[in-house]
Amino acid sequence: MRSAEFDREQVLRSAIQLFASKGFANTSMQDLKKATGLHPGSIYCAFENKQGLLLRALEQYNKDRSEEFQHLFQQAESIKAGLKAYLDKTIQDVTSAENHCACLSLKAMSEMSQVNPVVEEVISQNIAAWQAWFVKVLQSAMDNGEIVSSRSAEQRASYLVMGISGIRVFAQSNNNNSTLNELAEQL
Amino acid sequence: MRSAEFDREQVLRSAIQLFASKGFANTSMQDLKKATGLHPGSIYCAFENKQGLLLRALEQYNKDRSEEFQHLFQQAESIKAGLKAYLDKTIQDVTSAENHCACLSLKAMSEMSQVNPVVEEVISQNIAAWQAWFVKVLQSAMDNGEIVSSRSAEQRASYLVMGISGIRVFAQSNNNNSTLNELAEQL
DNA sequence: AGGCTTTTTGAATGATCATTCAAGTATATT
DNA sequence: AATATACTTGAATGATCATTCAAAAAGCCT
Repeated sequence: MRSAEFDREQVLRSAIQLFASKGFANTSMQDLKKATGLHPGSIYCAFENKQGLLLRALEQYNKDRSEEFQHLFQQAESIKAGLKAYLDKTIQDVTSAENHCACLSLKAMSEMSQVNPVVEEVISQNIAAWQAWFVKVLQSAMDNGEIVSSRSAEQRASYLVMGISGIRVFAQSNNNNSTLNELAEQL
Repeated sequence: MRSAEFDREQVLRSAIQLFASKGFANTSMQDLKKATGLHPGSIYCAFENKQGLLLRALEQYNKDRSEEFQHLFQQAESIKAGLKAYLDKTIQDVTSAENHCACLSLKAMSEMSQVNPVVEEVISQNIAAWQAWFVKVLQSAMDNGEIVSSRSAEQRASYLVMGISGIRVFAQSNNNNSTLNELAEQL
């Protein structure tokens, strides 16, 4: 048996970058070949087809974001500080001139909603997982009294997910650093 | 001179529906032919090309939304009541089972950002206009004392646009009526 | 070392796409 | 009524797309 020559994570991260910036439909196999270095046949051998590659990319993306999330909150001095760091990172993500980095989950959801139920379902689960990370940290902050609120951790987490999604969308049309910071502050 | 046989607004509204639900790239000229009743040649005669049709559709969409906005606030008893009615309408929009109506501006922005600067610029202007409508009503509410706030009308309008965008995105993955209503409430 | 299995290669395939075009047709103006 | 002008028709065009495939190459196991 022969083993694959390429680094799977590296290929997936190239695909993530491409899909997140150009979208799924606007990314051709030629683009993917150029970005990953894999010939079309290899991509089909490893991921079945273009949609399969997207599904694996979404999986990898969620895994990367999860690790980033845990790391951010582990090294923060408090939950509140962690939340602030998370929002700062998001804004940095969105305003960085070279990158203009979009969230793959949100971008793909916008494209696949009402078009591709299979992918849509996977993304819904990813976003639900994202929200669950917030629930976890919020709940622990409410348990130890750092945060006092009449709303449940679930409610506050929904609001955060909504707000961060809103900021990412908002930044696409109005990429003004101070406005974005005020929005994050207000969240 | 011969005059056009079709109703321009009706054609544009069909295009709006199609572009908003399937996206631009995933909408083929055949889809457009089926939905509008116009043969490809007629579409090219009237709108130059597919992108031209999108630009006109975006124009029409903004006009329609503007009229809807003005009408909603005219018949509301107060600015606050108008805002509440607007949020209710948005949630109804997003949760209605048959329709699942997306906002063309937001959907197209997500698709065109970093891909098509011409269209991107037009959408940015549309969203800025949308925000300006909010500034106007918020400013008048702050002038007559109905709303008291330490933040400017511009800041509050940004926050509304961000929040409504966020709700629309959020609804794509979690279409739960009570959750969405809580989010709107909290805004 | 040899054979089994999988990956890699890259050209070929067929479908679908936006767009064009020439011929036909209807309306407005004179 | 005649003419000019612009719209409609729908097949044709060429490009691009995702996908397939057969041959070649390479790692793994006995």
